[in-house]
Amino acid sequence: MVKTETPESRILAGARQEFIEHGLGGARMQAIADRCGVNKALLHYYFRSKERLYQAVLQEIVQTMRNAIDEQLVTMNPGDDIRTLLHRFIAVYIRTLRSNPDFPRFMLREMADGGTNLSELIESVAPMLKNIPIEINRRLSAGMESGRIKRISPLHLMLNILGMCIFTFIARPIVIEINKQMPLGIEFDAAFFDMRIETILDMAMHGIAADPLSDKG
Amino acid sequence: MVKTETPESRILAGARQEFIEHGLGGARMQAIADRCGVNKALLHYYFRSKERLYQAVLQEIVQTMRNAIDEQLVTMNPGDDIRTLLHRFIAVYIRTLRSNPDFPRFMLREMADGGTNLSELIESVAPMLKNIPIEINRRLSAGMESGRIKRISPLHLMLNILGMCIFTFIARPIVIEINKQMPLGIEFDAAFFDMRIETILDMAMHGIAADPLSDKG
DNA sequence: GTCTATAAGTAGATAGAC
DNA sequence: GTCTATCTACTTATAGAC
Repeated sequence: MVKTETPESRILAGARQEFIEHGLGGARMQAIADRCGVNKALLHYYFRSKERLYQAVLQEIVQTMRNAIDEQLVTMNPGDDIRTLLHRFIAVYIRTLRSNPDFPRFMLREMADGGTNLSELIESVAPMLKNIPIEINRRLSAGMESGRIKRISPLHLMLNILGMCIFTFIARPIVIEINKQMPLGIEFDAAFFDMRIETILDMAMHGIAADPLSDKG
Repeated sequence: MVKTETPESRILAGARQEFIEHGLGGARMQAIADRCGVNKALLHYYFRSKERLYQAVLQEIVQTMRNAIDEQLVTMNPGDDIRTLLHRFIAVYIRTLRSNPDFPRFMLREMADGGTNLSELIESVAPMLKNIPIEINRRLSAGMESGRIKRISPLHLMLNILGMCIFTFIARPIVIEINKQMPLGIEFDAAFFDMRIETILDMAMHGIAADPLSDKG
């Protein structure tokens, strides 16, 4: 297919940007039309209404996210140990979100709006939220039996790991704002995200290891 | 003061709810009026415009947050060790956000909207974002010198700790949604938040301790 | 201070020419 | 398929009675 610049695709691209920046309620059909240099009436010709256009954008993002996850998950091996599993889990999260920066913003907005479409978004990342944690929990249980892993609530562990991963992207505008108020020289480049993966993995592994340390310090 | 139910306060309360649920753009003046059982025109009588009403709500929330933080910070002692400092930092975050659940939602929405008022919100939590991290960094540096604490980027450590704390509240609607799709029996009660503080502190402490462990496993 | 009625403006959506 | 012009509904804001 040589003709990738169909009116539909241009409209979808413009709509995605507008919806990201202003949300469903705040987005303006006129603004979307202006972004892609077409007439406002054409938006209604291709997509019946604003609501349907939003749904189309959402579907596209969900599909992209799902594909990215599936692509990463084939590298999972049932025989992997807990460290390898956690490393993959964290890397999938960081890399996928990094490649799809629209996704966190849509999630944020949907959550702030009360999450009418939240259910659909969650289903799109369900493989990450279910299959992998199940595998991780299996290793955790085995490790707890043998005493090499401390007793820890899987829910809290998941909240901790997901929090460290996702907050990386949520904090982006905050960190940029802080950088303005007191410069720290922070760059959101490849090295930063690789370091993020290593740091999170390291903290998670030490957090679950059975306790050979003194707690006083 | 016996009369706490002034029209202003009732309008502010109703407006806060409406703005939380629908954001500045999505909120409706009529809906705010209905919430507090007053006439729509009265909103403009007390607060000149929708924009000013929103600013008033934001100011109120920022002030509440600032007071809550200041109240907690007086318990900080310059002589405290790193563990005590981290514990206070985490506890302040969890407890303050728990007592002010409106704050995370406003933060979420402001971030999603690109953060026009983000600067103001960040300034309101500046004491937590500056003073305490400075103290923590001082202890970290000392610990690294003596070899009891591993070399770790303070930025990444802060992202990890803040992520674990804040994600607790961000994930709330997600966890509730997941609980519907596959019941896990999760309750956001006092015990849960206390456990959260302990888990996060434990993971942070083990994450920064110098490495006496084998990484294989 | 609080209400009713209405003005002024803007949004999404459509009709119809080309 | 793409445009211009317009309709209808809704929203903020105000004027003015009480």
